Amino acid sequence: MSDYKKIEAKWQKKWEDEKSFVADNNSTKEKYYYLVEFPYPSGAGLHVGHCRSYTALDALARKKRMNGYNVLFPMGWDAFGAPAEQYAIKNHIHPSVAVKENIKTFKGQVKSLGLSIDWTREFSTTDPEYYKWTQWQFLKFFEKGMAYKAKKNINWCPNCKMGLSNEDSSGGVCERCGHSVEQREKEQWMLRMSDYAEDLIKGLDDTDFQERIKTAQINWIGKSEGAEVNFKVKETNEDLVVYTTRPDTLYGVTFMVVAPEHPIIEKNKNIISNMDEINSYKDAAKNKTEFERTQVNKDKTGVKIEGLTGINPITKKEIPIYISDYVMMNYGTGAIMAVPAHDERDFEFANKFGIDIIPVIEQITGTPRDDEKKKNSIVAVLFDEENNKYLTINWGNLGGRLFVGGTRKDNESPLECAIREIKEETGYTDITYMHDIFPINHHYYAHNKNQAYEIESTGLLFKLNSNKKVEVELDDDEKDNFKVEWVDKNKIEKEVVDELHITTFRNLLKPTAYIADGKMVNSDILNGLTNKKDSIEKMLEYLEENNLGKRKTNYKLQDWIFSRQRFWGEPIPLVHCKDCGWVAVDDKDLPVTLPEVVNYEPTDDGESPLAAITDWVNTTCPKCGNPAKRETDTMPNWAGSSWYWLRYMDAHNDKEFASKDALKYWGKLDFYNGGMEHATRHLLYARFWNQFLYNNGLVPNKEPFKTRVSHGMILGEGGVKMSKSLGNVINPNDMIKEYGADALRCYEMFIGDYEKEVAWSEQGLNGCKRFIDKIVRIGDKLSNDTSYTKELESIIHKTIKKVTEDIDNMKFNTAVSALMILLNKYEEQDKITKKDYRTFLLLFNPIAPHITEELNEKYDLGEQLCKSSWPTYDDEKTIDEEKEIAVQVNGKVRATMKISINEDEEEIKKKALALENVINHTKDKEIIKVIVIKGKIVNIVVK
RNA sequence: GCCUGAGUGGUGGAAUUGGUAGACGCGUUGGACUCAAAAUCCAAUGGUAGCAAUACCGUGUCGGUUCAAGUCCGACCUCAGGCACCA
Repeated sequence: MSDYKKIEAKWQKKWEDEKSFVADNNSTKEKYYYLVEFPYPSGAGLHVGHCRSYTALDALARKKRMNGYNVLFPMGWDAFGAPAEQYAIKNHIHPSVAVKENIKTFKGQVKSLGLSIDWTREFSTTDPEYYKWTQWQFLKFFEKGMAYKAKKNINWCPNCKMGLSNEDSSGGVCERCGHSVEQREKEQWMLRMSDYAEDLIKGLDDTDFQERIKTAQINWIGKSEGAEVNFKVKETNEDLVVYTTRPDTLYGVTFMVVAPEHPIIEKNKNIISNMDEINSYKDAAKNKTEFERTQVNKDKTGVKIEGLTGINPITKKEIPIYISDYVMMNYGTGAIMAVPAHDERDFEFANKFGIDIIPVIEQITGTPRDDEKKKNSIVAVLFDEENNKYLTINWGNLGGRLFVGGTRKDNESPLECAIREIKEETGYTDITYMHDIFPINHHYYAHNKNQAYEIESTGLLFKLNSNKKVEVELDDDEKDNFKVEWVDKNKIEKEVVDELHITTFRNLLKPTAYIADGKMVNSDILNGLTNKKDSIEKMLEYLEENNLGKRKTNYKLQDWIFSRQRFWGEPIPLVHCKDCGWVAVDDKDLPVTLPEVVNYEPTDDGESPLAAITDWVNTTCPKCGNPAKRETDTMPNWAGSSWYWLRYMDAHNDKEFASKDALKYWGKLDFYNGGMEHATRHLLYARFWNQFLYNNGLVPNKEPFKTRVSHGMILGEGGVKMSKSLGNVINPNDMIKEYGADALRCYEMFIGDYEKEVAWSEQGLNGCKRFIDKIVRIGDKLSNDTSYTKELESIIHKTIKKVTEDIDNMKFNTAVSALMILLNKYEEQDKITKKDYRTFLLLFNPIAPHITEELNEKYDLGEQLCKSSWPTYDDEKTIDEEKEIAVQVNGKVRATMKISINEDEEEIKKKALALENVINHTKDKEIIKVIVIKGKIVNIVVK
């Protein structure tokens, strides 16, 4: 509707002219700082997904202003990095030109939404005035020894011709283009982010991030507490240190594994007798990508190192050493002690290579009691392959369905015992032993004997060969006690409830390592302990006392690879001098700007395009003045976004990245919205960067963000992802043209739970336009009254309360719904007052700012809404005098009735029992009790 | 495999934290207005049976706690996201 277009343009201009949303750095009001992650101004333009979070934060910001806060709600552009560069290469435009164009389009689109952004603080990360300070801050890292250059095996995308961080190459494919990633060795600038691992975990306590974001970060940092244990190599007497989180299982170590790259191999190549075999394994491992190597479901491979023998420091036992690629050189010490009984991977490896498995933890079932008698016993499962059934004994009331079980006689092995019991109880004799499982420590109480037992039970699996049977000799009364039955797996899972028997059955079918708590066995000093924590603690103390190892915490978080061999990034402001090494560019010479070049495409050899520009590369050493060369790598695109929220506080300061006063006044970012995909990357980098600045006295807060929220994605109609190839991409511009910005905003807020993904529906959008049309039409009903219409007073107060709370809690969908309900009530009236109408417009203003301002002005209802105060409500007026409540009989609703607020319980009871349909359901029955929950429900219990 | 979430009509989604399940919107059906269409307005709309009053069933599945369960507990299934040979 062109009317709406005109209205929108009018108000957008007015806000700009009147500087309505320019934040004041010198205000005495309380501050509040909202931010949406700044966008890449890509050529594709604005997406309806952008509109969702922009509108949401805009609504919050607008409401907060009406609540009397000094609100900062800025926006800028994250225009460095691969996306902008790829776009530029594709369209054969210089990145800086392309970026300028894209920003213009993008900004126009964003503006048409009518956001209350303070555009005076706008900047792009590609502005030299901005990246001057990115470079300046990088030099602080460099100064403090936090940046270093290292040869790194990096993830290389041959398609983008670019090195990628681990974060950018998860799953073994390039985040950007989907091409699979190769390994390449490169000298790279690194930031010591791993030094901050602990602080990054601890700092989360000072934030209000959603739990899912906190967990994602904690997982990513990957803290694990354990120990380094000094194993010895028998032949050379050197230490082979391993890292383990389970020192409690040390007695169960039956072999060791080192990573293929482990230096012990090269060091001892003269005494290792199978170096050829080992070298070819190493080569094979090297050629595998990180992704292939870290595939979980891959078969275990490895080679035994002939000529080196490990010695367990606790048991002094000699054990073999293997190399295998399931051990990583870059984590822990690159060597592990293997405990196949209690680690899945070691279990798999041991089974494949035929290595001993020694259990040191017994699974416990049942409940331990005092004064237990000890017994050894077996549980035998007999499998009939032909019919896919298992042999069970149905004891009926005496114990339900069980397998064959029994107590071992003196000197009887578990196998002998099992064969005997099967024969005695069921008669089957033609059976073959398959395998057994680790003993289980079971506790039970025999009521008939009035005695508690602790048994060590071995589970054994047999296969039935034929139905050959011997006669079972049973007493008459025994015969009636149980039935021998063949049943299938489903029935067993349902009917076998005895913990020992069902656990045995499951373990027999799927033998695995046992990793949970249990009773320590075969472990000398630990024997008898039943708690993992205690066992670990005891072993740690022992190791430390005897100098055999020490406590150690490890993190998965690696240092941040900070170089890119690309053109379109902030140049790393360092110079390499033959005599002085790496030297920082003087502050006065910042920014180091990008040269004007013709060819900005990346090179095949992986060098930055900058390296070819000799004029730019050749410079003088800032320290000694001799000829020197500039670093030609640039920063990753994460750099510019690692501190940008600080710049908004004082966006055009050319003396500092932001003044101390501004940093202090705006403080922490109160409310930060961004995609879930940035929960572990951008958000960690930004927190790390900020913590570093804080530790060096450059910012006043250690944690930069208070609250972090993520919006759900908007999918195409039908719930599929919007994509160009499917042709279901919705262009917000078209929607604004057709339905108006307010309708689009309203719909995106009404569409569903803000945090969940949701399917787009144009009909839904149309519904919101109808709602707005209705608001306009209802202006005809305006009377000159200046107080609330009496009939509407209660619902207006309720709606103010609801909308206030809902917007504060980001429950925009129910806020809009409450306004729809209120409008429906207005429609039922012949006339509504100016106050009725203005209150409605105020409440709807954060979501639909243009039309509400227009109507407010048209009917001369008062001051501009964005300059007015948020409406208040009277709690007393939100309480109903009369209420309809349900009357249940035995929990089923049989009638409803109206009660007034002060009616007492007896009266309500009486009224309820007199209701016709209640009588129908209570007559001929005894009324046991009547439950009255005031103002809610009556439930009559009858028999 | 582990860690988060989440499963409610034809559909997007509500449900005061244990108290009338399906608010509000969309769609659908019928009606009004109109020469007609659009727009607008009115009515109905979880399923089954019934003219109706009403009854039974119904929030992924199975079980439990409770006067009362979408909501709490236990087991499982499915989907989405994150992590993943990290010792």
